[in-house]
Amino acid sequence: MQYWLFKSEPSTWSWQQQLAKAPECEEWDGVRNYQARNYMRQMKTGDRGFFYHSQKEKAIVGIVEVCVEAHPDSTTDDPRWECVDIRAIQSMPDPVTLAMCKQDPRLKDMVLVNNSRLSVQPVRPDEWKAVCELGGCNTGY
DNA sequence: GCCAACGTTGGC
DNA sequence: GCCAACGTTGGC
Repeated sequence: MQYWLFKSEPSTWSWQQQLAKAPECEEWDGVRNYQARNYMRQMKTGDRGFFYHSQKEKAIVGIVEVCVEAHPDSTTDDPRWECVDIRAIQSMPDPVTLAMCKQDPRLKDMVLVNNSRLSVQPVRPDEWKAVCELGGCNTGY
């Protein structure tokens, strides 16, 4: 199983909206970046991901699960763009802020810390564990 | 609100 | 195929 990170502007699509949909799946659509798309193509059903709020909050606020693997993005006719479907699993008891990630030596290689613009990112198992610990979430891995 | 980083576009 | 110009994103 692989771990990922999904980034969203809360004003566009928030964790609260994702959570309200659970346990239903929701398309993670609108991605128009090749790198992010390629990561989504690698995703398998059951993979886990962090849900990150960019802009004002800058924090990992929840955990999601991939429930439908890559398929055409319904928000465009352009065949280049694909997306996966994800569902909310649980909220982070204590949201893990970007500042906390930057401060933790275990997370110094995290993509979020080094390339904040990539909207879909891989997360290493050790990074996943460290973030879960920071977030007070022991069932996330 | 500013600016740095990054990706994309288009002229050559 | 290179690179300058431009647009977008997101942290500060």
